[in-house]
Amino acid sequence: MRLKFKGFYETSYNKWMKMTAKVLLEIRYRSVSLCMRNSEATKETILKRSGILFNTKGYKATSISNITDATGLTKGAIYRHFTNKHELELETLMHLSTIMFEKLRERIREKTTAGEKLRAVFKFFESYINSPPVKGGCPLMNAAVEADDAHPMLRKGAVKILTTYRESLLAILSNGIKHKQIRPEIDKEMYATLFFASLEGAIMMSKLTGNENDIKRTITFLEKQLKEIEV
Amino acid sequence: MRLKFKGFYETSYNKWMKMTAKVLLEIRYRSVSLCMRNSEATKETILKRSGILFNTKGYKATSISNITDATGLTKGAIYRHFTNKHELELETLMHLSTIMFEKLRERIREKTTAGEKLRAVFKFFESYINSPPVKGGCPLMNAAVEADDAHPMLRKGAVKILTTYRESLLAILSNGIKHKQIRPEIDKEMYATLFFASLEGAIMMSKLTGNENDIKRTITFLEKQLKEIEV
DNA sequence: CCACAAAGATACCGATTGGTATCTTAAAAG
DNA sequence: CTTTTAAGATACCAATCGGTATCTTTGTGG
Repeated sequence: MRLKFKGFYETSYNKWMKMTAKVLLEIRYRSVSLCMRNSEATKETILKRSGILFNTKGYKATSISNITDATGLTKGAIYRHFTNKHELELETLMHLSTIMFEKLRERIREKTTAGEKLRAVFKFFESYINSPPVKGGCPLMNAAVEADDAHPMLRKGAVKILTTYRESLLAILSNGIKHKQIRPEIDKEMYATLFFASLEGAIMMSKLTGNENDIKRTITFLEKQLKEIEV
Repeated sequence: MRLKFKGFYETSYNKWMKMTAKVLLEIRYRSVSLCMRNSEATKETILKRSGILFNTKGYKATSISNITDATGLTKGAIYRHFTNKHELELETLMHLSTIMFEKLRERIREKTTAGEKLRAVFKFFESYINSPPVKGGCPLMNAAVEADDAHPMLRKGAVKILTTYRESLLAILSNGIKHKQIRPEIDKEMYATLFFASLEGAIMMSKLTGNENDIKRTITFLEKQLKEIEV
């Protein structure tokens, strides 16, 4: 299991890096020996194409043949990089989330206050509908819904992603309180949950119906709510 | 396509009934001729068992063989009642949602004010985690996430369910305004969306992590929010 | 009691699934 | 150049998929 993605805000980012330090080290050692037919690059393309397929069609609904068609590679090539389909699914989920977190990180880095950062998070979720960062909706929600007891690895990965989201939001709120931008008496956990839950639910609704109404209404509400907890 | 389920609140219930009146009539005519080995009953058991399987394992992940195992019936029996798997999937989704709406209806019928009815809806979603009305989480969310462009029928069914949820919530709010229980100046559509989106997102989170924190926090917030729009 | 028709069981179909053993190719090292 | 070894292609596997044609069973009306 490869865990190299990071949260989208400083505190959780550091925690994440620390948590996966030894895994990253292991990866570095392995990639020192440059491969013959750039192995790392083909693995990247497999993950990229699989990401689109898994996130749009679903994990179970996407076959290895679908991936060979999409990549132009053969089964032999794919099974050299991943021991089985479950591992490919998990690594793809982590890859998708890495992309998501990086794009989110880009958006909030330039913002200076906690309020602005949170508003940027809201806008990021709004972009899911018209110009999605990754095709097929939220990778976390897709994995969470599909991962049952028969897919313990995928489920574990989804939990890790959710934790990272939550901790990143909490970090923004805590930092906002520290810098007198957010009221200190608020229930941070509640707001982190509210923000994430309503955004996830809203993109599910907007994606299903095919219009932006639900996500826009939700963001309108959240922005109003945010104003009330800003000092 | 069989559409016999109803919303959980009066106005939308009536609208629903009117909308599907002719379909219901057709069903009644068909069921007049009593079958030999109670056909309607076996269809009911197929839908019941399929409901559990589709909603826990997923639609694609559940095979006809899984259903024959669960029901004790054979493929011949199943394909006599449903022309293909897609139809079985759609009818099962509608069946699941009918159960959901009926249970919701039971809970809110006894309540007298709009506020109490909405609080009952919140509590209903809370019960998803510890004593779920149907196994496997919210049927709508499961179908919405799995239904892509390759499953247009399932998607259409999911849209219909979402519409029914939304209209039921709107009906409660409208009725609350009419009876001076809810402030008339509120944006009803926004609150209907907010309630449903945050509850759906929260049960996804709570189901994934396996604890009630997220759904409880969300309901705490929604109840506080509800108090602010009650007169 | 018998004939009829619907409900359900059985046996099969081609296609596809995830997975693997084996072979070929290509690039780096000496 | 040759050797070596990892990357990728090929060919195959048993199992399972959704679906169907055909047969048997069962309850009902005449």
